[in-house]
Amino acid sequence: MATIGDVAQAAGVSRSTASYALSGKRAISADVRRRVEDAVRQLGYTPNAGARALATSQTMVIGLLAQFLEDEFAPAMLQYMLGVSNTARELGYDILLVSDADGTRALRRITDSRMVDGVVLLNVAERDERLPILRSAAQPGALVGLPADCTGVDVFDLDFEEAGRLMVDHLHRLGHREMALVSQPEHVIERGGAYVWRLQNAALEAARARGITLHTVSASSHQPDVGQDLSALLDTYPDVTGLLINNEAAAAALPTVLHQRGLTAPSDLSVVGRYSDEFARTFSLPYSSIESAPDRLGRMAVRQLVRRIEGDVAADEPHVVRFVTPELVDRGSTGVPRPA
Amino acid sequence: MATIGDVAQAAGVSRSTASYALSGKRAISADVRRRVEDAVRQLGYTPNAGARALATSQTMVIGLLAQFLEDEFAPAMLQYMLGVSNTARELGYDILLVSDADGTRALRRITDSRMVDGVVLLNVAERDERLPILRSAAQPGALVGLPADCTGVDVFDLDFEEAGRLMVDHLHRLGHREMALVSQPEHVIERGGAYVWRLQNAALEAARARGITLHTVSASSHQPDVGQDLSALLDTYPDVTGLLINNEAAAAALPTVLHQRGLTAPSDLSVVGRYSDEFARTFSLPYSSIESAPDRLGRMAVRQLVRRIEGDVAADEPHVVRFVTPELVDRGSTGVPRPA
DNA sequence: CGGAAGCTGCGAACCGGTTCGACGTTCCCG
DNA sequence: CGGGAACGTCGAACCGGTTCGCAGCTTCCG
Repeated sequence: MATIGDVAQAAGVSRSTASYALSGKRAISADVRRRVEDAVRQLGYTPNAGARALATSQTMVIGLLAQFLEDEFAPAMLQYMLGVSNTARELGYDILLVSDADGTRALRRITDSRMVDGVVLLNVAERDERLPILRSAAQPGALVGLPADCTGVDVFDLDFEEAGRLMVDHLHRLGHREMALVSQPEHVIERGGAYVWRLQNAALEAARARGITLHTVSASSHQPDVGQDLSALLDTYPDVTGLLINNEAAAAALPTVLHQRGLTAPSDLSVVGRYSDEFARTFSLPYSSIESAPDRLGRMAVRQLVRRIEGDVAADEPHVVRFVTPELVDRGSTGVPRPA
Repeated sequence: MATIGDVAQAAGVSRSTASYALSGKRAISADVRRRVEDAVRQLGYTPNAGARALATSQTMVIGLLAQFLEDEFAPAMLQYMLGVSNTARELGYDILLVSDADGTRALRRITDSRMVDGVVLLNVAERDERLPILRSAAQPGALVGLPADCTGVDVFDLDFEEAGRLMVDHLHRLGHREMALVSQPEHVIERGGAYVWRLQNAALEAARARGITLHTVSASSHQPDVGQDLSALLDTYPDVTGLLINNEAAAAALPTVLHQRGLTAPSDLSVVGRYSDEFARTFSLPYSSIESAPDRLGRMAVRQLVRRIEGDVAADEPHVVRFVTPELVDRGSTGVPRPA
């Protein structure tokens, strides 16, 4: 493999001159520059990433911490990963994918060893164990998901409160007076999935303000349990005319459940979910939904992270906490409630 | 950040001694070793990955090339990625995730710059453009998927021929005499998804040998087209009693289609798919299927790749082409055919 | 015509590890 | 008691880049 020394030799200049000719950080005569570039082409020279990282303390790699937890719905996570990965490449960065179950140790490893210039954390919990480590790291970090303490990191998330209100308002406006919200499993909430109760509390609040009934249940994130949970819900609350789904697995399982019971949306039941359009297409979900915008969130996180890495933002510039405003994508699964 | 020089100083030894004490590559007195280890702990020393890579020409990183193509079913790909990622970590390697649309340039970039010690290619096509580049790279490569030319790389794939035969045999044994095989979109086949016709040809051959009828159709990999394709299939071949599905999107869409037509498996129609158990659970697919074993394939690929990286296998040891024997997971969606 | 300024290019140092050869001790054995 | 081997440690070189300071050569101006 050719080194910059080989290039310099072929071009008849010193190593430093070759380096400057390629980086453009100093004035170089047109003649020399051409000779260096020719040598590069001829030798097929590519800089050694390790050597460059050592010299510049920049790896041009971003760490992506994605936890695939037992009760997590994996395909939903993939959307975020791709948003992050694609944006990173556009900005010249590669992605070090960390899917370790033990995110804390992995995070420490990649930051301490300086394998990465910055880190994106997905699936951030209310009190995420990875956060203290990230704060003590030398590299900046961006989160997708809202933790209790946002100091020292840039945070991006969907506005789940607004999402909850939007769901309730939408059905209320159509005339629904009794609905049910399907949340994630208890376990996800206990682990710190704050977005679950952020949406739920706002939805309950909106329901109360409008004087309508909102039942809340949490459903499993696995088959076949989630199907049974949904069935049980419909048995328990037979008067419910509107279903709000904040659980990807439940959304994916719902078509079958409705089918089995001979129900159709929206004539028998109005349904609103919370997932991305991409997700809806992949799972052929015919329900209107709050767009969760994973690609956009991933993109925002990387953009801001790279700004910090490259020092485009003053070190003391306050960290941002930015919420994406939810939008309802109408897929025709909501309508006026069935007559009582 | 502490360097090995700091550690050496704190322990009162030279840099080289500190290095040997930590690597164990030379005998070191117990006293010195203890002092070095104490210093490491006290200073929180972690070796700099770039420096180590430069010195050892080993990065302990494996490149993972995953193409998310337009007409590819993303969740299926995720399974392979996780199999690769988890196995790599177990063996001490990190994963550089490359999801560039232009896999060839990306592959050249990460190999030439020596960011990775080896590469795993997913979703390998019949004549994969990335292969020539991989062969000319200094690092070894492992593939998941069977290309036309396997020289210079280790190859792992499901035995799709056997899978095709297994599907046909299974239904034949139950008494089915007319079936249909749903394949990937034409486009995927043209692009070189050889596994599609590997399965199809073997299935046709088996059908011919047993004197039964097998219709073949290719279906879209997107909603809502795939649903229509499936419907059209059932209209065109009303006497079909068995359905073989070699298309993840079609499998995911089938429950809804059957429901809409008021059909139930296996009483109206026997169905056999080809996807992983994990996939079946995620999408709540109730159909028996040929296990595609993505985690196992990813694991095998990484294992072999690491063996080559670490020189456990002689450089001239022939490359392997290994097929996983397909197994049918019974989910009760097949039975005797309905009366004509 | 002399000196300052502006271009270009070079040499050396540095980033933070690993590894080879050499050196001084200690120990064992003849 | 002397010599060689084994052991433990050190210094220096090296991996392949980047960057700083400096020097030679022009050019320009007074």
